[in-house]
Amino acid sequence: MAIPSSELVDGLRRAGLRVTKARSAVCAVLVDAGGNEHLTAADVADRAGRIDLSTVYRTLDALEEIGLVRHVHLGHGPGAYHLAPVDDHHHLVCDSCGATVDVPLEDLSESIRAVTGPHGFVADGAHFAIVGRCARCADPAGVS
Amino acid sequence: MAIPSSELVDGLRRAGLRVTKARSAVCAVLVDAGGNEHLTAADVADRAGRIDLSTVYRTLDALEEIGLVRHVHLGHGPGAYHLAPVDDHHHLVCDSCGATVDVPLEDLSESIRAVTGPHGFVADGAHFAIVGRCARCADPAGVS
DNA sequence: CTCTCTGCAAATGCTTTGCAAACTC
DNA sequence: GAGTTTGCAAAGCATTTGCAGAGAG
Repeated sequence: MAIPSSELVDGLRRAGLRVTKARSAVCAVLVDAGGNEHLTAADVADRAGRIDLSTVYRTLDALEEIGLVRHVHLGHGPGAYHLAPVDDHHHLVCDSCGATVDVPLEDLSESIRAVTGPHGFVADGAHFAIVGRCARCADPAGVS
Repeated sequence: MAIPSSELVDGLRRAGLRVTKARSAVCAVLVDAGGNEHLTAADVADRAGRIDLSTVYRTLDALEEIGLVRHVHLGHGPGAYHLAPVDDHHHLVCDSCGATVDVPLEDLSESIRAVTGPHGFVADGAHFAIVGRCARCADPAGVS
């Protein structure tokens, strides 16, 4: 476990927020999922035990404001939350089946900078999704 | 006007769907907005006259299924609809103020292919947003 | 003890659905 | 005339908010 749950909890304390049972549980779930798994608020609530959804939203909000958590809207469904990752990555989202694949920044970020720069636009590396079709959905013949 | 409203209407007919007053109105609004303006369902309903929102949704759905219309979820708010553009472009969405900028594909699509290809993922050029901060929000000092 | 946080319940905003009447082909 | 569409109303999700009581510092 690279990131101890206490790192998030410490973040809360440092921000002058109170460390409660509900918040600890949410932090634990997030750390457990790591920076790669995308959880909806409902997922977090499920895994955290009997914590009210609204509390989960409020906690995720708080953590995001501190900068320890991010959330993305991948496609149509509910938003997905995960730890603010050290290794930024992009999300490939399948429009058909909803599968998501993470890819590292690599030279894509360079191209993005090239495209966005002229507009004075600063891209947020991680909060960004490429929509399309995953291998399975793009080539149904390969499976069936 | 490069794209006559009849092109959409014809598409409906060709798909075996009926051409009604409501659908014609929605088509007219879309064509009028062009491929670059992003309209919410509510926007379309507003401009179309007294057409029920649910009907607008159903019509947009139908047009999207035919492939004449696309919709994106830019950030958090409602989804945005527009004609399926001939000149694909990416959307830059400002996380702060919600402003959107369109940029042409250019070499970005090449890089995207390079990143997604190894995963068997086929990216949909237009249905895809880069989130970040626009010039104004990224550099408040420049304005104040 | 004070002030923040929680849980509950109800409200909100976007989108979808059921159904009888209206309209297209 | 047959069958699709419409408008209305109500339901459905995801998310937010108000408030009184519980808990943290």
